[in-house]
Amino acid sequence: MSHTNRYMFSKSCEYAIKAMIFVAQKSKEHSRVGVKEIAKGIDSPEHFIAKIMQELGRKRLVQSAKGPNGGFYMTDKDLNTNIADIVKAIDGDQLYVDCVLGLKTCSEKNPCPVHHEYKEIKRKLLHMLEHNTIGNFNDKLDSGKFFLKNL
Amino acid sequence: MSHTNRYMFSKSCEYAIKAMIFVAQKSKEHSRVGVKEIAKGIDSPEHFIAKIMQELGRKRLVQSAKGPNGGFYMTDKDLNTNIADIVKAIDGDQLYVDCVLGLKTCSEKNPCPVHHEYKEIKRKLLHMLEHNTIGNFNDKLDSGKFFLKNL
DNA sequence: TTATTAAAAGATAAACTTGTCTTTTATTAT
DNA sequence: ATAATAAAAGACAAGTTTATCTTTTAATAA
Repeated sequence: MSHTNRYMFSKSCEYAIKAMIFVAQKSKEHSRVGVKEIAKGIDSPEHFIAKIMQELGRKRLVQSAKGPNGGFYMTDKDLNTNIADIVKAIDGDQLYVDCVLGLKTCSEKNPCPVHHEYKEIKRKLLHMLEHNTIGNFNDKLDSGKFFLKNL
Repeated sequence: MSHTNRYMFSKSCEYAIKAMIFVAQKSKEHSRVGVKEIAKGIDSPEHFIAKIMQELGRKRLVQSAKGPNGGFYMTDKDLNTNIADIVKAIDGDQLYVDCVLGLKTCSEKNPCPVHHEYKEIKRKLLHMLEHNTIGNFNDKLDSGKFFLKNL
């Protein structure tokens, strides 16, 4: 046993968030980004991030174009996407909606022992995720004070 | 695609927390609980919770005795175990220690774009998990205002 | 129209988590 | 001592997530 490797988001979701930020950065200069470039840029397996980008495309969080000079890009509207949207698209929203103990019956009327306290955490987590948009990150990263890659 | 099934804790961890609470309840009456009873009580697969109880036993979060009248039980000291301890034993502490984007290099000096805000969430989450001990739950459940089982 | 480019889609495999079943070990009661 | 009980340990199988590779579709440029 002894797994010890549980993070807040799935690997797919981590990649998705990083990729969205990466594409946003490139979109500023009106250039499209291919999966190879994304994979290099965020340090992810190439074919795996390709699948994730497909999913994000289907869910309309990112735009794509085939053929020469094709690739992924974002419109100004896409920059309003927040992290909660991305998480919802990839991991679902159980994290900040459902019972932390996985109880289907847990509710205000029928609370599990941590229900009320976890409700507060969920609220703050959701607020944090919603309040950070992909557009915000552009500014943050541009400032040079924030980083994205595993060096 | 479309998995959408990511919770805060792993299934193993959810079971572990519920089982710990369940054993604590029974330990009050100085009775030991077998895996069958635990499995029924918390609505989990029998052989799977057996494995988890073994791990919790190895990590000394719960006591066990073999043979007739054997089973799992808790000492008064064990009742001071908090949820963070259980999560740490089963899922590890990445959730409230590491970078939410999985960046190994993320730190105060080299922060990812959500580092500072997530730090706050982590702090609150950890506080919540540490401040809820198994002993507390006894009282909560006894009050009849809180529930544990999927009905 | 044809060749080239790049995403979309599909198929497959490795790794990990979850779940089941069997055997072994230790303890208690007779 | 022996039988019965229950956890510990081990082996295995199903399900899910992560990762890789190949084929198809769509778009552009020549």
